[in-house]
Amino acid sequence: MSTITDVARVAGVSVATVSRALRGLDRVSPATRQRVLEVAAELQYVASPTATSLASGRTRVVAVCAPFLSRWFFATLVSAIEKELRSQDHHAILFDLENDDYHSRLPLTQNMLWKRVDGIIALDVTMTDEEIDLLDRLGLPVVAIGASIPGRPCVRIDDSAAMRTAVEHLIGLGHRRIAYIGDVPPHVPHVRTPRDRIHAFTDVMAEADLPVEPSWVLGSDWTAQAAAADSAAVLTGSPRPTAIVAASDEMAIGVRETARRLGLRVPQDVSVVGIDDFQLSDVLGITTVRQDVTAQGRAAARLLLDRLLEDRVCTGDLVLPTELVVRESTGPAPSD
Amino acid sequence: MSTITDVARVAGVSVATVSRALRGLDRVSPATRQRVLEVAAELQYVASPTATSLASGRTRVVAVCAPFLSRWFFATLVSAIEKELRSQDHHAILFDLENDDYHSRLPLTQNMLWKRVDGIIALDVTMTDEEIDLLDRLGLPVVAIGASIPGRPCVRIDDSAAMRTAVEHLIGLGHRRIAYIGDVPPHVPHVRTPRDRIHAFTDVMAEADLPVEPSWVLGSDWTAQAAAADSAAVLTGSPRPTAIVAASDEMAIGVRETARRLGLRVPQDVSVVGIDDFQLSDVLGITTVRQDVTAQGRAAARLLLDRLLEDRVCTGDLVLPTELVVRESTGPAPSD
DNA sequence: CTGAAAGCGCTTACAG
DNA sequence: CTGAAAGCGCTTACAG
Repeated sequence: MSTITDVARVAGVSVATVSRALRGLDRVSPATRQRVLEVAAELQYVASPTATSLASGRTRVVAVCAPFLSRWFFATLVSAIEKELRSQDHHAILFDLENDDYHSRLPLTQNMLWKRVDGIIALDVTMTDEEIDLLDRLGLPVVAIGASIPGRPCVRIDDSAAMRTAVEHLIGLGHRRIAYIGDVPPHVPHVRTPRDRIHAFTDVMAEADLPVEPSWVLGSDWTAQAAAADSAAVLTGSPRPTAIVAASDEMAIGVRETARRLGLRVPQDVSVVGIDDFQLSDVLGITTVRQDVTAQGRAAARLLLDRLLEDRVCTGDLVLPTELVVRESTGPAPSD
Repeated sequence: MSTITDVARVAGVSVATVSRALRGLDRVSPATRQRVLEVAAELQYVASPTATSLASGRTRVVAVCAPFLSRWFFATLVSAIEKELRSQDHHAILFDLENDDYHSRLPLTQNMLWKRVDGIIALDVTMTDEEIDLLDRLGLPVVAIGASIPGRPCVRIDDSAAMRTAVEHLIGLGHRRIAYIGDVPPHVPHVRTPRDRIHAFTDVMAEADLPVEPSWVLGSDWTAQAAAADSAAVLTGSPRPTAIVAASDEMAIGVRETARRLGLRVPQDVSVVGIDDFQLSDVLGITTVRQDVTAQGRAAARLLLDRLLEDRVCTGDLVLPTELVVRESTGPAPSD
């Protein structure tokens, strides 16, 4: 493959001129530029990104960090981010911070980032103090999605509002005995979203003068599997809740499946609502509060690119709207 | 941040010595190495990957290319690949080749690859002749997953065998009127898997002397949504199939949902089987032929690393086993 | 065992 | 408008 020197030689100009012509800088005569462009095309010249990076100090690469990669929410974000970055000639390098268990994750290190990326998009990763220090030292711009990072812009939804919408939907249907699944132990690192959602749940219940039965507030690792298993006790108990709100659609799906398996009709016997509008929520008829995950990924990438390309810095959060989507999994509360 | 020159100066040696010491090459005295290590740690020195790449010609970055990124199969592969690569100090850069429609994808270009990556892992991408030329010209090692690429190693399952297993399971349960969903138009670029699966279906049916009703062979874009919609006609027709085999679990889920919505019991009235063991297949009780997607991703990454690190070249395909997992969505054929 | 020097392939002031 | 030269921060023969 040819280098800039080859192009310069064939075009009969200096490498400096080739560099300027190819990057569209001014102070190159139209004729020269034309000639350089032709030669470059002919030689199938593509600048070495590695050499460009060393000389310019910019890699045009962005680190995308997430506590998991294979889950729908994160995979959807990654896909959106990658496309947006590429549209501006940037690339995404991946860091799956998943550890052996749900309750911890791998730390970000200087090795991952230093001179390797121009910036970071953090998908729902709550940073430790050491990590924040590192980011400061490296001077890397960061955009967060979901969990916010002190002093950095964050793209997210209003988790409280989303949960309010879900619970108020149930209350509006006449439900009074409502269970909750999706509580998370206090030491879990990715916490804002779970916490906001459960707080909104208890707030709305209190405002409506409805009791929150402690044994009806279930922990979970936020998988459909765990939700299916954990909800069985509540669904077989007596009295039984007439509705269950799940902090995510995947959990809602697990709960609905368990309900059916126990012979309960959804929604006639028990209503189930989630949050997300997960990939399968529409076919499965899950009532949910939709968030636009692709839009969040795109927005975060754009925020970072604005910073990188035009040094336009955004502070504060970008909060995207959510929307109630009523499907078959919720209905009027059964009369006792 | 400090450079190799800083470390050399503080340690009182040349940069060449620092380079050797840090990379664990021999011909460095233990005392010197020790001293260099200490200084490097003290200065928090991390070598610039960009400079290392330019000098060494190796980027330690691998391109992971896929026609979609947000679907479970691909996201699971990406996660497994990223972890395996990182365990060997390599990184994954992502290329989501998704286009506006299911039937085409973005092409691989020299711009994406040249001097940017050391190798490529292609997730179910059927290469065009131009792309194969490009890969030859660039001399980049490639490992495929799913769809194979002429002359390159490929990690996959035996799609025919997997489908045979699924269909034979149904036949063993006494089903004779069996429909199929997951056929793909001939011009779709990612084709081997769909084609192998449907051929296996018709083969097994023929061997069992069972008719394949053309109107019971349904096309699909392999989403649960499309499967849910497309299967309605077959499920409301008369006669009705007693079983439907879906080329993927996501389609099976869509079919099962439509069946239930139409008032059919699964599996008493109609059995549904898929292939994959998708993330939600266990909670939803979908009988399936399981493939280990994580193992495939890991194996592909390892194959590529073997090639990159030890120039150990593998030719031919690595075929991983599949396994029937019987759950609630299949049962004995109803007596007419 | 260690160092001086060339080289990787670009970009970027600085002259002209 | 164009070129010569320094520099980005490493690695790698080559001497010694």
